[in-house]
Amino acid sequence: MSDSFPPKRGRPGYDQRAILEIAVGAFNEFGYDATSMGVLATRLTLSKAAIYHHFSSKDEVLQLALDEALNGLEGVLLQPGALTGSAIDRLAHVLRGAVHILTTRLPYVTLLLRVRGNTEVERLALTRRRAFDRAVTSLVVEARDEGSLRSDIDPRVVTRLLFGMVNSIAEWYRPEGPEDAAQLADDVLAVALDGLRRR
Amino acid sequence: MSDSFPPKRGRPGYDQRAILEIAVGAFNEFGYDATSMGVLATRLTLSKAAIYHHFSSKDEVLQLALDEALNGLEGVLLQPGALTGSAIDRLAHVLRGAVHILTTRLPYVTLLLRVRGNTEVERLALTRRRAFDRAVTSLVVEARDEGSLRSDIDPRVVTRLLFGMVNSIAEWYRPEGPEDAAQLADDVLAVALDGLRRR
DNA sequence: GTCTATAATTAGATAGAC
DNA sequence: GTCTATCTAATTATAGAC
Repeated sequence: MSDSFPPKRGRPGYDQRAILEIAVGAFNEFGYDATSMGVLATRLTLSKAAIYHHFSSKDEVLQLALDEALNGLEGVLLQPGALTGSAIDRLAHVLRGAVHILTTRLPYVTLLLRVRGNTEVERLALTRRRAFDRAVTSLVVEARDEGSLRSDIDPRVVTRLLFGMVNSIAEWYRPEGPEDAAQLADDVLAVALDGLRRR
Repeated sequence: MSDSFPPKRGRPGYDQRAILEIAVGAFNEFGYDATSMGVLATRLTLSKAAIYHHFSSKDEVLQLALDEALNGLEGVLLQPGALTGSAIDRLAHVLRGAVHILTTRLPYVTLLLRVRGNTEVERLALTRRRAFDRAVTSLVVEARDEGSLRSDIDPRVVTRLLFGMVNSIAEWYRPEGPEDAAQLADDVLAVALDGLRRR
């Protein structure tokens, strides 16, 4: 930390990361398209031009935000728990990991889940997201083949319903709230694997 | 049908309903905010001004579309199957009904699920949607109290995970596709009530 | 029911000073 | 790192003719 202060001359100011965080918050509140660089500047108590000092375009702000979410999800697939053991255990690990990324990088994943593919940046993000989905579908197929999962429902439908549950967490989970993230992951797995009916 | 032809003078043209359908399709493809009246006019092979003959504003187009979805969902709560019988049966009826509305009014419900509350029209729609959610939460609580559902998971979390599964159907269900809508409702109930694990 | 033309506003982005 | 001022293009919406 020999030269940690030189950039601290004059006004404090923002770095790229700090702007990204506030921008993603606004994108999630109003929607990416409905969030103009003008209101973004107002939120930052900054001029529009100052934002362009940190990002080359509105598109690039979105790009970096989506990377944050996708890198996290793809990372889960590379963890040891996702690579070794029975298929049902690997599937459970990935679902828990997805819930973990969702809750720890909530604004970024929320943004990712709302992307529709309007621009090249959005289409690339959708491609990476679909690849993640396919990896999980493979795990569902494996778990069914090893006899761990029921075989009367199409694996793609199963995967989609699983992600439906997991991804919907982004709509209502709040870090300050009563729900513990690990408990939430347990609940998702309990409902998904054993169902809601009392036995 | 004594006077069904007088409006058919001159060019065929659109009525409000036909424009609404195409508009909702565009809103879902690009997002409401990203869909300008200009591209809407292009889709309709119509001028922008012609659209304003049928709707007073872009906002009103959204309003009518959201009503279509909300009226359908609220209607499910009024059906006999939602009002009589055990709580678990009423809950199952409402979930099936929600899947039915989702699949039969797919574009309208899809649009509803993406509304964020930017305008007064959107906020009113969110209020009605939350009221529907609360009604289902009540059914979950009743079903738990009558001993039909497990009691170790918070009813609000249960409701949200249920809606997570149901609503996610809008992301991938296509009427032309292989999935039958009634079969799909069965699958949702099977996963939700009995779980995925093989017994 | 639709058109062309246009008003009024706002969008994303840049220039150049400090 | 931030500012004011400004550009160009696109936006929602309207006026008035056919």
